[in-house]
Parts: sequence; structure tokens; C-alpha cells
Amino acid sequence: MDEIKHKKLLIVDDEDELRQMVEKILRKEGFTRIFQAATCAEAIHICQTVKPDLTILDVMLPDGDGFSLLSTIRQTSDMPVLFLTARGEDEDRVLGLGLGADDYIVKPFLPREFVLRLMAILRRVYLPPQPKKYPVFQLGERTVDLESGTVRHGGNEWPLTAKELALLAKLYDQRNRIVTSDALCQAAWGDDYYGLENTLMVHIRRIREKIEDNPSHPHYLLTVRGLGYKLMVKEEE
Amino acid sequence: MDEIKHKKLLIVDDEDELRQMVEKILRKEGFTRIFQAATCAEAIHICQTVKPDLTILDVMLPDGDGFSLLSTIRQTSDMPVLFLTARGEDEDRVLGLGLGADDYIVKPFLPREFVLRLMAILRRVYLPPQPKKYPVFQLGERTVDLESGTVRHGGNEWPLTAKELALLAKLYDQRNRIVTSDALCQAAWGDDYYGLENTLMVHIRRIREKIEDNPSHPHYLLTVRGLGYKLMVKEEE
DNA sequence: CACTGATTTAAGGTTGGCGTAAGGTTTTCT
DNA sequence: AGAAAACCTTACGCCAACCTTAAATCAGTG
Repeated sequence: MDEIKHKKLLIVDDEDELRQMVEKILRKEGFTRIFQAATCAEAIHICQTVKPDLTILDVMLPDGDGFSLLSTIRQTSDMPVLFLTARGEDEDRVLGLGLGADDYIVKPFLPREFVLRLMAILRRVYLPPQPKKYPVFQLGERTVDLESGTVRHGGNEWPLTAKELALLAKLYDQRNRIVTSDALCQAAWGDDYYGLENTLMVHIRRIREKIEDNPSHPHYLLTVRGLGYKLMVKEEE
Repeated sequence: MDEIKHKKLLIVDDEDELRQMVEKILRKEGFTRIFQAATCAEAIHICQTVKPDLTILDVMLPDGDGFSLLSTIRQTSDMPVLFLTARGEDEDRVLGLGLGADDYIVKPFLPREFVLRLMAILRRVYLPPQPKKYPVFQLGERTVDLESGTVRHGGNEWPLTAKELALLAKLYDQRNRIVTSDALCQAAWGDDYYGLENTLMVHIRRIREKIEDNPSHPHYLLTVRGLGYKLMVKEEE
């Protein structure tokens, strides 16, 4: 699925405890290929052998500093580098970014923030932006992103399944119009499908659970009894 | 009918394995007419003979590159083209899209994503959104939208039911003319209906409650005693 | 091959659109 | 004027269409 999670990550830091903590955070997040180094020498060795896809680099190291290590790395690779720096060392960050680091994060950090920044880098580098086929649109408070297949609301984010996506895409194509149940079935299953008509209802229900405040009293995905459904979208300029 | 699945697809790639994999994915998805080419020469030949509806094109080919092939194709056809490109070749994508490619996908790709994008292109090109059959029209203060099945007035919005829609659509088709009760019944119930003639009146009443200021003294949906009804619509330029 | 999540099936509950009916009003005809 | 015909209005009950939930099945993955 998420190929980002299969990227090779290298953690370079002299504190055992911190390395372990970072590794634990990352494993929990789903990353599987994590390497550690405590010194510059070790780090260079690992870079040459396993060729990590991203390096997390502490500024302070026993046998040199992170910046010179970065320079060394940069001679042979343009892999992204995320700096770890102690609080208040503002110059460090400027210097690091100037040398070609991709981001920095201040210790102590929140695991969630750390992961988010790291993922952002990986995505930026390894999943270049792609042309959008479907726009992002609002349903009241909620943001529906058909391209990425998610519904966001507040801090939360619900993924949409394949069928939900197919149905919502069809409904969005015909937004503010009545879409017959037949048309919806066709969009999701093709013309040669003979399942129960109930199946569609169940999927509609699931979609409503993600896009409606109260799925039983929908405001956006409405039933048109005897005909089908309609998705009411307010278009703004 | 899902016409999309009967479109002719051409896969151009020099790696046998990848071609086979793509074909397998597409067949599983329900596509039946899939052609393969390993070289530019082959591809051009197939384009001329079978005239595919969409081409999946690798950027790197043994006897030329995908871009020049695209140019050649574009001289005689505007069929949609989906590029395959290796990771990180950002310029490729820009160049490809600039030359008239419809989308690109980075190898290695997820089967699901690949199919979704391909379907998106086919839908966009071969199933253009149908034009509105019914315009939105005004009845005094009220706005009637037969496509979405609603009547708006001020901030409020009343939904129309299936029967109401059928009748209003018929009345609108024959707007400013008399429509016989028979014709209306036929539009709403088909030829073989033997209910009370009162039923039609009840539905007319319900429509009036949604489109008239005073349903008992209609201004727009008028009774023509002995014949039927007529919908008076002022057409504006 | 067991596990996970997505999808379909199944079964029972709910409801809103629709048709019916009954009484009222307006128009037309004699 | 009185009667008949055409149409209006209101209310009520039914049942197909729809909803809801849970359990079974399927499909992909390590």
C-alpha cells in the first residue's frame, strides 16, 4: 500500500536512548526499515552500504558535527536529511538548511509532529505532486478530497474505500442533480452486475457516516424516493 | 452499458514483464481489448491498424523515446495517452504533459491507483458530462430546477417528488400550451394506468403548494376546464 | 493460512409518497 | 333556479421503497 513506509531510514545520534525512542516512534508508524548510527564514521558506512532514503541527523556528534557529515553525504547523494537540534540553537538551523538539509526539528519534540514533518519530506521527494482529476470540495464543515480519497473534519480524517470513492465521484460528477440508482450501480460495478439493490443502500449509508453530521438525517447526500440520490454541493467562487 | 470497458487499449513498453502485469491488471478490471507493443515501430503500426482508444506509454523505449512517439501519434490522432515514468524524472512529467499527455504515473505504481487514473481519463474523454436537459426556470419569485428536483424561494428549498417531477417536466416541455389530462397521466404513469382521475388533481394540488404563492388561486399552473392544465412560463432573453 | 479490512448478503424495522375517498366549490347547462 | 358536471380540498391508510444493523463472505497481505 503505502510505499513511503518501505523507505529506508537512518538515525544518526550518539544518545542510545533517543535513537531507540525515535525508532520506536517510527516502527509504530509503520516504517520497517530503520537503521541506526552513533557516530559519523558509522553513519558514512551505513550510507555507503544500505543507501538509506532519508537520514535523521543530530547536530552534535562525538566525532564531528552533523553539518560536516551532511557535506560528506551530499558529495555522493542528494537524499533528504532531517536535522535534530537542541532548543535555541537558531544558527544551527540556518546553517543546516543552507547546507542542503530538508527540515529540522527541535528537541524535545512531539512524536506526532516529528512523524508529520518526516512524512512531508518523504512525500515531497518521492511522490511528486500529480495533476488533480477531481477537485477538493466542501460539504459544510467537512472537506472531501476525491483525489486522495479522504474526508477531513476538524483534526480527523476518514479514508474512503474504493466503492465509496466510485459512488461519490459519480455523485460529484452529477452534483446537484438526481442520479438514478441504476447510474450509481453502473458507476461502481459496471453494467453486468446482479447483486441486491440493497448493496447500494449500504454503501450510501457508509458514505453518509463519513460526510454527514447525522447520517440518519442527511443534509448533503439526499434520497430521492423512487428515483435515486443527489449530492447537494454549494459551489463558491 | 459500461462502454468504457470495451475501449481498445495499447500498452507500449519494452519490458515484457511489465506489459504482462499491466495487461493482467486491466483484464481483471474487465477490459477485453488490450494490445501490446515493445517498440516505437510496433506501436505506430498498431496505432495505424487497430486505432486504439487509449495508449499507455513508457518514457524509455529501445528505438526512441515516448515523447517523440507521442508527437508522431499526435500528428494523426488525439487519443488520450497515459505516461509511465521512472521515479524522480520530474522533467519527464512536465515535458510529457506539455506535449499533450493526459496523465502520467510513476513506476512502481499501485494497481488500484493505476486503474483509477486510467478510468478517470477514459471517463473524461469518452463520457463527457451530459448537457442539461432542463434549464432552471423562474416562476415569479420562485426558481424551479428540474435537474435537482427542487423549488427555491428566498432561503428555503422544497424538494419535488418523483411524480411531481414527471408532471412538471411534461408541463414544462409543453409550456405555455394546454396539456391534456390524458397526456399528463401518460407522462407520469404510462399508457396502462387505470386509477381515479382524481389522482392527477391531487398531484396538481401538491405541485401548486410548492410553486404558487396561493395554491387555491394559481398564477402559473392553470386549469383549463374540460381540457387539462397549462404551465405559464415567461421566457427571458 | 490466519488476519485485516472491504464488500455483500440477510433480515427486520421504518416511513413518506401515493392513491383513495368523501365532502366542498365553482362552472355550465337546462 | 336547480341540477349536473368538472374540479378542488383535506385527510387517512397502505405498502413499496428505503433504512439499519449485524453477520457472512471475499480479497488482499504478511
